[in-house]
Amino acid sequence: MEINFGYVAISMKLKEASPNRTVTLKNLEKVDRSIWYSKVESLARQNISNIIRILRYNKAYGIKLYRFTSKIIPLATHPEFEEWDWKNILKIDFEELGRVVKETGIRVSTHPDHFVLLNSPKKEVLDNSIKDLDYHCTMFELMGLGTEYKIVLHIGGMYKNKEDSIKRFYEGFSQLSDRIKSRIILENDDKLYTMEDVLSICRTLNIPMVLDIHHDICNPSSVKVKELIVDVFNTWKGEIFPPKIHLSSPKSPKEIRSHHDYINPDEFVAFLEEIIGLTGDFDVMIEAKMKDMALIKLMEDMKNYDFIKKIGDASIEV
DNA sequence: ACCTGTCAAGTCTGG
DNA sequence: CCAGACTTGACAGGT
Repeated sequence: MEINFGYVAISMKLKEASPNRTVTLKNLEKVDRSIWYSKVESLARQNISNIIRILRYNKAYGIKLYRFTSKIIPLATHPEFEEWDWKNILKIDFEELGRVVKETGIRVSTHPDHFVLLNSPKKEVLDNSIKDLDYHCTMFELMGLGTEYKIVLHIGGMYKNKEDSIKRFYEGFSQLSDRIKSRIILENDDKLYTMEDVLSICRTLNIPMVLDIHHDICNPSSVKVKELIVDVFNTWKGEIFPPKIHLSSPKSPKEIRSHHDYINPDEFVAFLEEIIGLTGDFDVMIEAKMKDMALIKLMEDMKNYDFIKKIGDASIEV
């Protein structure tokens, strides 16, 4: 069984390579309006070219997964920038980025921020969420990447009634265009919607589920991971890429929900021991403050466990 | 060179 | 009902 690893957004090894450079409206308001567009355009270009550097670096280090930041284009979905035609202005840049994605063979994804909520009772929040999803989807399309490149979402808020909120999630989802629907995959969260909840929704909608094993510890399902992992991975049937899980460790016993700088190898190995023999290949997205450094350290730490057959730069065989 | 406050967003809690 | 916490990284401005 082969497992490939990746990390989120920022490389701690590469210097001057932020994929996240931004500007706020408050600061733009201090300068003349005539330079607003050139300012955000310049930052977006820097972000895209830094992402290209990151992808090439990932390839060189054998890192096969990478999550884009949601802030590639500053203020892309801000009402003040509705007139700004970033799709055409940055077309060439995204085409180049897409070529590098294909050339490096890295499985890229996005994870919209926590204000993207398909089950909000507020129409405005839903409308803004759809705009944000359109932005993410459009970037993939400009890169020329097929629907196997996914957008990971949570179910959303609870709003005092889980049943109603899940119903509203279905309603929100049904309002999405097919091009967006075909990229959405869902993840269990650390407070509200458990592995079981999300699995049930994914089965109903016939879309893949990302299992976050740390979230399942914070917000446990009534059934153990071992009992459901096969069903979770079955939601990926027919997909081009293998199932994906998220891996992180708690910052401390008191701050269990916060991410640690690194990954606790004991916890991950315990998970592997539980599911060994039940699944085929899968991918692991590491969510740790030290990003790629955490990944590299985990690979190093894994060398102390005998049952792992082979350890690569960012992959293992069990 | 470092530190603090601000920004952007929506939900939820506590008073 | 409203203020603050939560989350995350970048950045502005002050020391």
